Amino acid sequence: MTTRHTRRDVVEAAGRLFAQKGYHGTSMRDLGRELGLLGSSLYAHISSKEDLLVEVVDRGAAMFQESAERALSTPGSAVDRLRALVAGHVGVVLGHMDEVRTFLNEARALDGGHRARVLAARDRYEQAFRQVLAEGVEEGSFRADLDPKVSAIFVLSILNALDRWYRPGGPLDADGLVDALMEFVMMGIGSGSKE
Amino acid sequence: MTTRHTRRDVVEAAGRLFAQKGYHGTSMRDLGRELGLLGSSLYAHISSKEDLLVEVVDRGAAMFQESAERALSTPGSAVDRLRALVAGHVGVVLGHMDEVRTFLNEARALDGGHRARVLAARDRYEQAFRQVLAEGVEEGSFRADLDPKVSAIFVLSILNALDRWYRPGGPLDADGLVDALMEFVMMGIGSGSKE
DNA sequence: CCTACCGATCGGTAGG
DNA sequence: CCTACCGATCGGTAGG
Repeated sequence: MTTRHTRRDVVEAAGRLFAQKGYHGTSMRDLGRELGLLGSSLYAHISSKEDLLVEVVDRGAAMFQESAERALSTPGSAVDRLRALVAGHVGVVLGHMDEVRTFLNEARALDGGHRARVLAARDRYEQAFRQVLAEGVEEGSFRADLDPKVSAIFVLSILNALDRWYRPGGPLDADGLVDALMEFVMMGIGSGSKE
Repeated sequence: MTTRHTRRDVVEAAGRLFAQKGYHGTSMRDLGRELGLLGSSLYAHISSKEDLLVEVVDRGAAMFQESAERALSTPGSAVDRLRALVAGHVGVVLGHMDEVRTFLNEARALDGGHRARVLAARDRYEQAFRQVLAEGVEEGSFRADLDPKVSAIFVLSILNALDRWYRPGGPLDADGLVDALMEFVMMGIGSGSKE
């Protein structure tokens, strides 16, 4: 029984294709084919291709935002909150890879106003990391000479690259990934023999 | 005196636009406008749009390849070679940002054969990092329980994100950036007070 | 490097 | 959701 599609189906399929081939690399006819209908039929559900991108990207932004809020309200030390941020990020990436990839890579296809909103959302998210890093410095858990701004960027660089290599079902499960990330971020790779 | 353009000019301008708007987001007419001529006139210098992408991407691949080879032949400890890899990477990114961004982000627009070559080039480059990390473990400079494979990915994640945020002329110069990268990678952010 | 095109494909609409 | 389109733009060519 070939059910009819909902607007949600269309947005989801759009996320899949935008993540895979990019916004400009995806035609409305491609998207129709993905759902088993004609490109022109999509306009019964949505009003423009760019609206579709805005919606996918907004979903990605919202997920990271919620994850950060939850992590920031975690009680305990700054290390605990950093772990919560990292675990939350991993959860978002693994659970919604298409929206995440579109959010991270396709914002440049948006017009000025929408693009500015995405950049603002990314800034707020980065701010959460900066805050926790600064707390950890005061607390004594992180190195006193840390630059929270640069360190936040480095941590986020690792997190934002996850979609490029991590595949569920591989040797590393989600918990192992969080552990590996925290270990790397907290201790680095050095043996400490020269300090 | 409006000089005539060379094939190199066209490839360079293509790199600029592909990096900025993506391969599918750049039309041959866009590229012509960038150089002050018509889209159709470009075909006096090149034979197809995809050839242009292949050439830009190959340049990026070659630069990373050369940088890795130079770094691997650096005498001294594995830490010295890691620093050479990082400094070389920073040099490539700062010196050839357009090719780098196109190499990193636009490979998916290539057809199967060309895309496979790019992935192979990235693998070889990652291999250089893995090798140095493994050497450092044996040498005792890096933690004995290190997974060189995962650690190489983490280090490269930070390096490959540089083009997303680093701007020359900012508070951090190239040498300072290399120092910050090495410090983060070697020691992490933890104070070590709990180990 | 321009003029003058070509067929194909694009996002999108009217009407059912 | 399909039929039947629309004008605009796409990558690319012939000929100069």
